Amino acid sequence: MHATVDDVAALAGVSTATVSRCLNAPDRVLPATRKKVMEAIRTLNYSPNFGARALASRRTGIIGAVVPTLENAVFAHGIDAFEHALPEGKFALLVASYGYDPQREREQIEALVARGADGLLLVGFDRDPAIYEWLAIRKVPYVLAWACGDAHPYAGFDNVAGIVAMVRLVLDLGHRNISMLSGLTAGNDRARNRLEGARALLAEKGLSFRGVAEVPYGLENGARAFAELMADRAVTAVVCGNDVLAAGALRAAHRMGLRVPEDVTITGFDDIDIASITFPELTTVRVPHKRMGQEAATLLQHLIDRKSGQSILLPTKIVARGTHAPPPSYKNV
Amino acid sequence: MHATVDDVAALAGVSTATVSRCLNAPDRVLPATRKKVMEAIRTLNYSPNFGARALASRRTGIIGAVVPTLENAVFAHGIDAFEHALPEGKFALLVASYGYDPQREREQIEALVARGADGLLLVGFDRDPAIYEWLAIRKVPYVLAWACGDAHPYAGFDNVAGIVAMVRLVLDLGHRNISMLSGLTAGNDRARNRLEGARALLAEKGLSFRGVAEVPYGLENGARAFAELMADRAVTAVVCGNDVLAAGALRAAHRMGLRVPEDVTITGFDDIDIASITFPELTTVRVPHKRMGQEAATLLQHLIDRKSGQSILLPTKIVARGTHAPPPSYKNV
DNA sequence: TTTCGTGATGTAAGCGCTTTCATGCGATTG
DNA sequence: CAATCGCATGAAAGCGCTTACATCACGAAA
Repeated sequence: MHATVDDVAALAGVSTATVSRCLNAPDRVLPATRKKVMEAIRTLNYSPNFGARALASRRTGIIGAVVPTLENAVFAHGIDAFEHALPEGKFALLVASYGYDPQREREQIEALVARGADGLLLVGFDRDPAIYEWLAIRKVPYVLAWACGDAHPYAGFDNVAGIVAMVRLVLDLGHRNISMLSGLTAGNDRARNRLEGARALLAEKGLSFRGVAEVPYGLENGARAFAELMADRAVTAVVCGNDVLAAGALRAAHRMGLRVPEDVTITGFDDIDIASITFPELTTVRVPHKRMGQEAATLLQHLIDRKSGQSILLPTKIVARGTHAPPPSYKNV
Repeated sequence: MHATVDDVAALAGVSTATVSRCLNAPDRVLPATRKKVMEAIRTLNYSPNFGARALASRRTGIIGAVVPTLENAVFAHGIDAFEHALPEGKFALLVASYGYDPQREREQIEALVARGADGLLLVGFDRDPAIYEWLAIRKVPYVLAWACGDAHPYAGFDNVAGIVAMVRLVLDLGHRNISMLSGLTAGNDRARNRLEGARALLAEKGLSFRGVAEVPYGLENGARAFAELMADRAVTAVVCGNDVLAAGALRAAHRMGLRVPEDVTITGFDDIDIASITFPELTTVRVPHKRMGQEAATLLQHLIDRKSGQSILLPTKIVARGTHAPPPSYKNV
């Protein structure tokens, strides 16, 4: 049905090997020959068969990315940057999501590898060791993102450091009755590190959270949990595990007639778009999603090509906008 | 390096054909035989080679999606829904984005097809006819989304109807000095239909826009353009081509000291998350992104399997929230 | 002049799977 | 009881490409 190498070879008057070389290593072919071949390719409207190429070369040029969900802008942006950083034409991106379900993540990883992924981009470190072993056996290189650690190659940032900086800011403002609105921590090291990092810093100061809520990702969940957390009238600051939760909290605060930041301080994490749309704009922790996607792409390519590469730790940064202030004086004990 | 069909066949004491059947059409094999084979597969930790399978079966089980950008939540959500609706294990999703650059879109389409995509999900109708021809020659099925039309199979909605409903609402409120803040319309039928649809309705009423701004996607762009549009003091309503632009406009309004909706009405389009985070919450046009992703997946599978399928038109709906009101009385002429 | 070396090109052997067609066997039918 | 059919299975031919190895021509070195 379609032109094959043989057709091209015949038309160009060369062997199939030469045609193949023209496509994969043009400099190993005399310019004159190459020109003939390229012409034949064009007139036949030839394009190589993917399966055959993959079979023969043991490479697909496909990279898999397995993220919790694309609904979270954090991952959507990271993936977007990752894709842009992949050398055009050389690689394509297979995307799969698992809705924060570890079992499904495993299936997705296996599915992508079964589909011939040359390498994988994964989120965070937390997963069944069996998966890492399996990946090792199959010799599939991978890069972890949105976290850091030394057990595996990664391009990410330190969630603990990020939240610690934020909690320190809140403490420095004078808050002592702080609650945390965290994402679900089960099987999610990012959320867990943020929660535990904050908790550890408080402990260090001889303090602890007034309350802790752990809820699934989502605006409404954040709003609901915030309302519950604020049932404790002593609370003057709510540190949130991500911006969406914080935006939800902010909305709830408005509806409850609480002024932000006069009555209550609310902080986020990630600095996605919505952080600068809320009113007031959200004080949050900036994560270099874009840069991270790029670095992850670079690292993964190194791993695929040269089988080695340096992990990279990116810095996070406090973005102080409008949702933080000292605790209201009327709450001074 | 890895177990192959031959190994499995040998261990199970059957032929390779039987092994293949066990994997691809289990009911064409006696249960007893099947059990033996499955056991062999498990003990050998066998998994079929992707390239070989693709080569022999002329199918990859890979579906390609080519979207303008994943940074736009609209597409991220749609893709997410699309992916979820793909039968697990049977298909995987190859994602590519082109940053609204038609040339790059073409390349991405070709790249995905070259990578063996069995089908494609594309956004909108606007593209070089040569691309459609090329797709037809290659017999690659595709579904267009986020728009509708009868030239091609689609799962989408009517951008004109959506904007018309919104403009009608604004007119009904009494506004006569309306401006439009549109996304770039070049090579983007969604943006163009929204702009032209609105323009046509106004024309029908013997009116026209006070001003029209056409800017790239982005919060800041929306804010800047809004400020320019509002330099015309007569304007009482700004209809935006999408929610991000509207959110930017809203922010600009705050900064300019304009009250929304008392001083100016601002409307969006898409109803993405940010629409309900702004203050006040955005009046916008709801688009069934999730449902659309699902329907697109279903349709594309039909196209791939049975080579036929029905396009589907989904309804849009006005979501009246807090950014619309009658024009301020002090502007009555 | 002869001998190598070098680099371009050709030859042909797979890569691992799917699928068509043939085979054989037990059950059904007249 | 012979003829026929249905079904599970096997044999083997590719699918279209890459690549190790062989070959050949030509110029440099001896």
